[in-house]
Amino acid sequence: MAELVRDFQKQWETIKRGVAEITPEEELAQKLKRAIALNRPLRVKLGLDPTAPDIHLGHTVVLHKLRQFQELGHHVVLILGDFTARIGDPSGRSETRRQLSEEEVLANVATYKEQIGKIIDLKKAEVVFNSTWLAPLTFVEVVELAAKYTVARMLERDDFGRRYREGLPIGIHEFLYPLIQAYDSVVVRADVEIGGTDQKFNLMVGRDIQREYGQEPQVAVLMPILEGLDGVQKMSKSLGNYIGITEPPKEIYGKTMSLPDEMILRYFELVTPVDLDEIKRIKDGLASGSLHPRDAKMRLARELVAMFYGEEAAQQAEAEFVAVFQRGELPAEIPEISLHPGEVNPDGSIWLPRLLVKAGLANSTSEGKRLIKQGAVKIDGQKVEASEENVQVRNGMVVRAGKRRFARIYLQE
RNA sequence: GGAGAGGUUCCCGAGUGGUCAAAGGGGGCAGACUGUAAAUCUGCUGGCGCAGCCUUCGCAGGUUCGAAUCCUGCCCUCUCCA
Repeated sequence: MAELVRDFQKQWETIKRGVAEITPEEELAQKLKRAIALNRPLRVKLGLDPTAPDIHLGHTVVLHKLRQFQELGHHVVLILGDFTARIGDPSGRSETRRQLSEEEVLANVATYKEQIGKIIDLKKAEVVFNSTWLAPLTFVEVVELAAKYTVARMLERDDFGRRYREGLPIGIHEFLYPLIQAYDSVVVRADVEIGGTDQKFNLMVGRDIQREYGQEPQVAVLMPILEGLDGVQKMSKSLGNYIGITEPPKEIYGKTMSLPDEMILRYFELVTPVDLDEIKRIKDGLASGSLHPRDAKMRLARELVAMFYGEEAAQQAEAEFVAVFQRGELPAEIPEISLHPGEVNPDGSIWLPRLLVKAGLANSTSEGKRLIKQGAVKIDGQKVEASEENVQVRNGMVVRAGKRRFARIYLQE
């Protein structure tokens, strides 16, 4: 366990980094001062429901906040919501969420842990499964918990209230979700709970329920929801605007480079370990024009890759990016496609749209034709004109469709 | 249980007998300009060796020379009433 940082200002500044809201802020200040005075770290809770097999950068916002608490010397409690994942938190959803099977959840947990370990120090964290205390609860105990809250207060939550007014279904189990999450806070005696802004209601219920159980209420540290690659909508898998943290380095690097400039500082602040002073320098550089936004973004891309794959991989990803997209060279690794002799014409040529499909560069020959017509296809760097629809296959020739899709073609003997 | 409205291509949404692979918008893809940024402009956006043909408008039948459009049954969603 790292030594508790005794400088209140330092603590405060770090904790406030990037947050959307701290509720109530005065209580956190008090808790911090007390923690420093008594040299007693705060218990900081973060609950994650393993509802998907992998996580993306958006999910790491709260993990970074947890890491910062950890580095300040606090005690972090990571709750893997294996139990709650099965209920499904309805937060921010307009529809009831599907319930997951036990097997699905367990499989997700395994990958979560590995991925989370790249951001926080799991060895110094208390990692617990909430099924440990939730599964054994008796029905009587659940009813007692439920009795501590009212329907009217549940309906204060935006999505519940809206659905209620609009006559949309609300499952009873969905009402249970905030209570269960609150009960987790009681069990781990949380001083602070970290969550996204969409979790605000749940974290506030945690305060009420902790009070009911005679505990000092936790403070809610709410983090913004990270925008995706479009810079507008929240990062999510279903919108396809995400950077998955298990994606290959060059993907992470490239996707980062496609971010709108306005996102650069926000990403630095929310999802990198770069310290505040450094971010300030970048900000000033951008403002004064002494730092090109592109270079700031390249730095960001390096940081992100380094976080998941190390410094060396980051350098490589950058070198490759510069070579391919700034100098127009070929990528270091190009998917290789072997064609059977039967797949080409007797004279060794092939209809180009078909080749594009076989090379995985187009989903259909129709799409292939479109790409050719639009001048998106190059063979060995030579742009293909629409008329050249049959091409001679040469071993090792490189076919390119658009800016970033490549394939190297081989002909089997 | 009763009355009504509706299910259209990735999404929203127009279309109410042929001129419909189906307006418009969004998204996506591609090209130009760049910095794989934004903004802007242009084109494309079911499949098929493609001036043609095939499949698609909830599902299954039917009417018709011809159906996304009309009829019948079924499934699903929504609104109102009980």
